[in-house]
Amino acid sequence: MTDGVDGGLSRTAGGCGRGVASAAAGALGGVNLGALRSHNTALVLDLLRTAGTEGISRLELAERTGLTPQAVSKITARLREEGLVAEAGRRASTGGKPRTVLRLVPEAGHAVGVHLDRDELTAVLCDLTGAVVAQRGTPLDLGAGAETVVERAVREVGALVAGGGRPGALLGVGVALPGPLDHRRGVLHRVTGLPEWNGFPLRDVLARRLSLPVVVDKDTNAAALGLAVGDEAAPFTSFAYLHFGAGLGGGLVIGGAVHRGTRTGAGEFGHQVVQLDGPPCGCGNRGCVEALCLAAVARGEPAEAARVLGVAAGNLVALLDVDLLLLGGRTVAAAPETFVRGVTAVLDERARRAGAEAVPVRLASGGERGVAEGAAQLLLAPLFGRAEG
Amino acid sequence: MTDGVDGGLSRTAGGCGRGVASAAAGALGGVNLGALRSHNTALVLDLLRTAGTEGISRLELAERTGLTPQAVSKITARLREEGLVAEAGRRASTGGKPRTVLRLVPEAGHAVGVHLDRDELTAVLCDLTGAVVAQRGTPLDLGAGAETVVERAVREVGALVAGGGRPGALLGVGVALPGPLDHRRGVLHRVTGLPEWNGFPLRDVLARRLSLPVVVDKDTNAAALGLAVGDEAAPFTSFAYLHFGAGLGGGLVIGGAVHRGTRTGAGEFGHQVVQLDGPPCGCGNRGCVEALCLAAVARGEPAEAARVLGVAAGNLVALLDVDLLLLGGRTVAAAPETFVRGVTAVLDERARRAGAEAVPVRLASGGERGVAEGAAQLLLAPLFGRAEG
DNA sequence: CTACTTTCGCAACGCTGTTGCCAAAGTGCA
DNA sequence: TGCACTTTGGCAACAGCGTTGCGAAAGTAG
Repeated sequence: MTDGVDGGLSRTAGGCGRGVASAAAGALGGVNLGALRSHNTALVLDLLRTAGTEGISRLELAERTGLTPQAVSKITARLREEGLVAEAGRRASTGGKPRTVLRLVPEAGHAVGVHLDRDELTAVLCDLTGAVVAQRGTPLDLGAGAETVVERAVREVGALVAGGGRPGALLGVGVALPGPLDHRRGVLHRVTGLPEWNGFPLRDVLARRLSLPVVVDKDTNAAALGLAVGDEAAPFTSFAYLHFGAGLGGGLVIGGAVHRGTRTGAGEFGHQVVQLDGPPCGCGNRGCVEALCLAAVARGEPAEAARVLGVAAGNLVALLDVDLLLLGGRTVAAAPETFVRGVTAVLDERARRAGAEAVPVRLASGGERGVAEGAAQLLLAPLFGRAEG
Repeated sequence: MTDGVDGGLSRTAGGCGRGVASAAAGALGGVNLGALRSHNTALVLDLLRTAGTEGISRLELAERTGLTPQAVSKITARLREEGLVAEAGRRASTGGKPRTVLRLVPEAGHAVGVHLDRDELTAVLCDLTGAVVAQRGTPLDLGAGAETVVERAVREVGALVAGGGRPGALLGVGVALPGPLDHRRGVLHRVTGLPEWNGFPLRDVLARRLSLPVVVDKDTNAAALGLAVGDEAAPFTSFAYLHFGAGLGGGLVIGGAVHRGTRTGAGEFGHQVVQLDGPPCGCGNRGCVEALCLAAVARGEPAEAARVLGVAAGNLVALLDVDLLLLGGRTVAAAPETFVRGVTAVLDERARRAGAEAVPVRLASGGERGVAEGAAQLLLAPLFGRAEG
């Protein structure tokens, strides 16, 4: 019952395994002392992570968390004992004893992130800070059947982990892939165009094969999580990530946490209808943004695609009142300025009419590796109190 | 510093006044023992509120919260001492000592809700359970100038409160009104069409005049909060409320809490663009749902209005993955079946194509008083741990 | 009447963050 | 060089939270 014996990492990892003593059991909401400790510890770890190599002092931690300095001292003392935190020099004095700088020990834990895309597999090994310490990639046909794909994934993850005798704990494996799925149970629905995946319990199968905790999520959600945890969206905590590659999708981050909705369906952006009775889309609807934007790109009119994307993005911003819009994906990367400017123009115009300030639009620099990194964050983020939306 | 001395209600009311000891001070996130107690107390109160007159036993409370029975006993003992909770009979025995049923004491506290609409003012006095115990209404011209409107509101609230010598504490006044505003600071932006309200610090002015805590929010948010707290949305905790009256607006509830966004702008549904380069709307955009739906209604084609509404609602459901759609407002009330069926049809079709289950569509029975009741909940809800989204 | 089940409070406990106090480690000035 | 002052941060005692062990209370079943 007590959770003090097992060393460090597993304690606050509420996302995958057993989680904290009793409070995390379901959405009950009752908070006991164990949960309180986990929460405050996660908060401190998150600030340490955000501080990066620069580090942060105990007193700053106290100010930022609202806890007393003494409470922070106790928490950091525990973390130092567990090897998650180390002292890293001291700041310049301001007339008294200089502050001791603390920093997260990156090697204290690792997580694997796997991106199963339609035509390739990317796997990364990340340390506690989210930095990639090893990477592998291989072509893959997601339609080649579950057994083949699982086999390949197991092999890649194995090779990645075997690479070096790392001291820290291996927290688990995060897997990101397209198509509707249930991230809570880790079961796939019908991955678009690949009916053989329907109902496949990917999480449990992989967890058994790897003997590691596994978390499964949509690719766009993973990408959004990666951006939320990184400093890409700073200083904002609510934003939308729009991914325009072979298709058009989105991920929502609200209050620093990914909003997945009840059925992991949230962020379904590509099939937002912006033209009543418009041209038919592959999904069966008419006038979807994805269809319109793809058509415009195919016609060689990226500016028009950007304008349409801007209209749909404007709808999203108006509906959710987020702070920021991040754009990414291959198609955007092909003409980044066109898309950022085009979307910005629509949003600016709309904000101007409403008498409000426009929401900034930025390019998500993540690149192709971003989804895999975000997948690793599915295991890392819970340590820092960024579990669910 | 200790918060044990002041009796009961003010302690957990984190939404308006000073809030709990230290944890509520900003979005710091550090949780101390006082905050933990408040949280668990609020949780218990919420379950008691939900149980209504039927009541709930200590052991059920323990099961539902995840706390131990003994912890629940301590919490309820405090609440009974403070007069918020009372014993109310006992259940049938299941072979041993029968469970004692507890219930919330409705008269232990009250809150006023004021709905400032464009042409009328509705004010209600609600008890702890949210039930209306007194009501007043008067015609009002929201464009008659700030001083006049404030004066009228003060008089109405005064008359409502003076009505009876109620024993319980008066928690404060919630005010709901249209147009963009900042609910955190209680300052209005430009209420649509009424520029003289621009920048008016309604919350502080009213709080000073009434010597009561005041909370200000958008009318649609208040309505959504009222629905979230009532049993209208049960058993779902994430839903969208679409209000189609003189205009078209929305309120979002995610995980039981109202999602307001960073600038209280979330839920802006009327000006979602669903027809690229469609007919111009008063807001300056083209092809807004509101414009299209209003035009259809004006043409005497409510079914077409329902279809368009359904398309926009489908976008919302796809984007947020909520559990439920609630429809309300005068225009809907004029042809309820047409709208519920029309919207349902669009959602069903879309869900069928996606191979998912359709989100249910219901009529929000709130009626015209719903917004005022929701406004009162702006003060009541924080007691039950339903503060922010 | 006895045995059993179930509810629920009392008392002791472990753990949390908090408070009071003091040592440590600097700066600034005489 | 030495002293006063400022600031950091640990030690110890403390109050308050939920938890555990146990027993009284209040029913049912035979």
